[in-house]
Amino acid sequence: MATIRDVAQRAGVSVATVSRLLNGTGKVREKTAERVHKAIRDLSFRPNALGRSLSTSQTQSIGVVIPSMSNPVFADAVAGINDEARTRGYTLMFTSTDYDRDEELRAVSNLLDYQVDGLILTVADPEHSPVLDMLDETGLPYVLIYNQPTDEKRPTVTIENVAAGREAADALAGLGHVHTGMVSGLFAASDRAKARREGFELSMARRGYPAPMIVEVDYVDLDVHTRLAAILDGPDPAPTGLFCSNDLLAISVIGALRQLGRKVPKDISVIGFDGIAVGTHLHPTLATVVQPSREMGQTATRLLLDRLAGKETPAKVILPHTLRLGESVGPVTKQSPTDLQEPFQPAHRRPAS
Amino acid sequence: MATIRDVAQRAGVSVATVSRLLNGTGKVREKTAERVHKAIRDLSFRPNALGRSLSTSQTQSIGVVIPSMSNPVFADAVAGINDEARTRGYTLMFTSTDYDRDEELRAVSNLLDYQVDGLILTVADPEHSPVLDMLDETGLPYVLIYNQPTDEKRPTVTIENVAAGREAADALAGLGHVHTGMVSGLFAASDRAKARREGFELSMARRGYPAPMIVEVDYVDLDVHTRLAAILDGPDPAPTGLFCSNDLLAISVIGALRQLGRKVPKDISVIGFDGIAVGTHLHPTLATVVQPSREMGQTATRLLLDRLAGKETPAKVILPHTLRLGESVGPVTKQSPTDLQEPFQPAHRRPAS
DNA sequence: GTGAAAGCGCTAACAC
DNA sequence: GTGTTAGCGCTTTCAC
Repeated sequence: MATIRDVAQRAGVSVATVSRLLNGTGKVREKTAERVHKAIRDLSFRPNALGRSLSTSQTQSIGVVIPSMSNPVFADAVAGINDEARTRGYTLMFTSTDYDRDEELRAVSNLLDYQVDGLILTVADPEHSPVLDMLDETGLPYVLIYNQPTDEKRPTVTIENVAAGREAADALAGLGHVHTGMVSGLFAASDRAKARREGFELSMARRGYPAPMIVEVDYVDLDVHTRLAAILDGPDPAPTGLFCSNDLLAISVIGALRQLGRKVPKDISVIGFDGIAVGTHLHPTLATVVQPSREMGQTATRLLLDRLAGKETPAKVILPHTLRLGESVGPVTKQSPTDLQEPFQPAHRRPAS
Repeated sequence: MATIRDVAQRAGVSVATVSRLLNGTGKVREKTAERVHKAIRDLSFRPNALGRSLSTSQTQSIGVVIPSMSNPVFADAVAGINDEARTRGYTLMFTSTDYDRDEELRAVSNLLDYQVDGLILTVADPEHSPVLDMLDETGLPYVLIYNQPTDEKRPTVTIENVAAGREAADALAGLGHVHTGMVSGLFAASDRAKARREGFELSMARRGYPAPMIVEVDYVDLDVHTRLAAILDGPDPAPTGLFCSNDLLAISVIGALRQLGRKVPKDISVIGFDGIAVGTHLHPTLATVVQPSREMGQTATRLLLDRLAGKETPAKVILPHTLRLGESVGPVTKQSPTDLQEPFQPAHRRPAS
């Protein structure tokens, strides 16, 4: 690989001149510029970003840390980040953490070593996050997405999760659902799931309805089927409406319900969260709360890069979410569906409460 | 930020000793090591990867360039790449190109500037690719995924696309479909779509069946509805079986068919390609050819890193694909569905042939 | 306009 | 075992 020194030599100038030309800093005589350009072409020289970064102490790169690539909601956000970063000349360093807190720390540490200029990330728990503490300590600029920390200092692009949860409940209640449930991934791994639950429960409580049953499933486990069978077949009145903390989960839930002989939405309504594209292609189409994921990524990137450029930026941006009523929700047909046929659910498989 | 010099000073040793300790190269007296460790902790020192990379001329990072983040098939591959890279201590630099050839070049050039140790990528056309030419010229190690170049020299992890296309055709033909069609994204942007088409047409030709109708839709356009209406309502016998170059497209197609009053699979069968997870949750479930995307990413990464480590590696790895028959394909019920009701399709909207 | 030279943070001979 | 020192490829004063 040719270096700037080689170019300088071949053009009969000093490295300083080449550098100036390359970066458009300082004036270079037309004649000289031509010679240098020729040398660059002849040697097919490409400036080494490492050398530049070491010298300028900025890398023109930003780190991206998200829980999972396989959830379209994050993939879409990354697409937005990529868009915005690219047009502004920034490169992405990327890691996904699989919802693992230790992995978060490892990933961010690693990106710090690589001297990224800033970070965009979604963490498990922004309230107790070693990662964010570390970042705050370092002073490295970052922007959270999806997370909704109470701390107003932490830069965030998000939606109103509590309100969204409430709206999901309102939608269900509006259709006559009184006994409801929420199916969620591990709350410990998602502050937004917690917030959505809070809103959901709030709305139900305000109506004097029974508290929603909570079904917390492990992302790896995902044995949604067993867990659902248990509550449908349980001693308590079975829910007629189910709120799922995300669309992927909602899709699993609908599949499991089908296997359990329940028809959606006739026997039971299901509403998801995220608004991933495939939802509209399902049959029944998925009712959900739509987050503007791509825009979230774009906005976060814009915020981060503006800040890197020294501009004043808001610490928190709340993007609008929208309720998308799909065919997976409908009016209550029977209030107590416990008398439905139970295809198979031996009593001993019910988990101990 | 503390540097290695600061640490050395505080521990009363030379930078060489600190470096040796950090990298486990060379011996360091127990006593000394302790002092250094303490200094590192006290200063919360983190080695600057830029300095190291500049010195060792390797970055422990690999570049990833794929067409789109929003297609789960690529997202899954990236997940696999991330897995494997992470466990082997490599960091990912990432770009998506939106199927744009110029963008490919820009992206790769950029990653080269950042001195990535190698690249994993999917290009539009591996036969005529300025990017690959550039890479071959540079000598920078890379591995293609999804692409299936004829050139045996270009390292690739892929599946047998022609065979897979043939199998899709066989499946359709086996169900009695004679008049078929293929719906694809731009062939110019996908060598694999071309290969799949080749296999599909081959199988049909071998049977003496009419050549499949080809519907090429632009990824941005995606006006699948109009295009489908045209062929269903056209002068030629309408196809009873449709092969789509990827699952996302198949999902759109099924949606469009539904709007056009066609029932899948009763009136028309649809088979996709990729095997993205949601396919199994659709209703009808999506028939498709499954590619092992995650494994593809993993394998490519393993190959690349093995090569970086100086190991001998195969230039081409063909991973097995599998046919997943879903409910979106079925036997032919009527051979000429042209007499079906046409909900709305004014003649003037038919594109000129 | 242009050049000389001092760094940026680290590794790796090479001495001792 | 440990220290000295010359780079790695670039930018950026400071002279001229």
